[in-house]
Amino acid sequence: MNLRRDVFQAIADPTRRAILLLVASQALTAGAIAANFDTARPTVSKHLQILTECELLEQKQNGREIYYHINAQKMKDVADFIEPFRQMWDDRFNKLEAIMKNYQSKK
Amino acid sequence: MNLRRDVFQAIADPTRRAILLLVASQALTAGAIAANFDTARPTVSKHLQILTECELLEQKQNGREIYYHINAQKMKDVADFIEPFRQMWDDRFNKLEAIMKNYQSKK
DNA sequence: ATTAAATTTAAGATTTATTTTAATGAATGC
DNA sequence: GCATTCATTAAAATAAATCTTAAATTTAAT
Repeated sequence: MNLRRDVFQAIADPTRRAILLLVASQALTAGAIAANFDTARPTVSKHLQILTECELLEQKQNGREIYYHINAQKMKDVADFIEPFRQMWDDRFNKLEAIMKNYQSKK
Repeated sequence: MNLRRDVFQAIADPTRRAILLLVASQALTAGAIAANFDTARPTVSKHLQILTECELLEQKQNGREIYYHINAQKMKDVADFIEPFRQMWDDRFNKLEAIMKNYQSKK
């Protein structure tokens, strides 16, 4: 069995995306995270493992609890991929870019 | 069999990401796209179908050829998802946001 | 009309992912 | 120590995704 385990594979699953949004604002224990879903705990545990393996989450053990907190930095892999496309749709972004360029040339 | 077929599922596959980047700059026929990969043509055809179903690509028939062109707009689904995370890592983006706010209040 | 070219559709095999129940491990509290 | 709590790992079933060969479809060219 040849597993993928990259960021794109990780965010392909809707439950995992929900976990990421949940943990974005504050680190949570596995139990607290699992409480938000209907699936069995080992299922959530597996999702957490996948998210940790691709470095979107980081574990921090505290006694018998394990807190999961986000590593937003890693999301840059996705941002980098969509970047070339962004310029094809996001006017606001392009405007910001133009202003930024102007700003930098003046300072 | 309950297939997913959303943008996140679509970009989870490395071949499909390569196809998107390839077609980003110019529309290409199925054959021209397939020429870039080692896999059999029906395989590429299937990937194109998946990308079309989730609206990342659009088909335009021209005689017996089918041109595939990008619908960058749809990539916004992904952009929207990573947005909350972006603010946790992208200093440049935050700076641009600040400047933009300032710019708007002056005009 | 035939043949050739560009692509897709079908069918089926293989590989990967996901989920569940049951079992295991490790820290806490009485 | 012993039971309880928080969480993971193992094993196995189910579901989904991917890839290939062969057949079909549609348009173009001779």
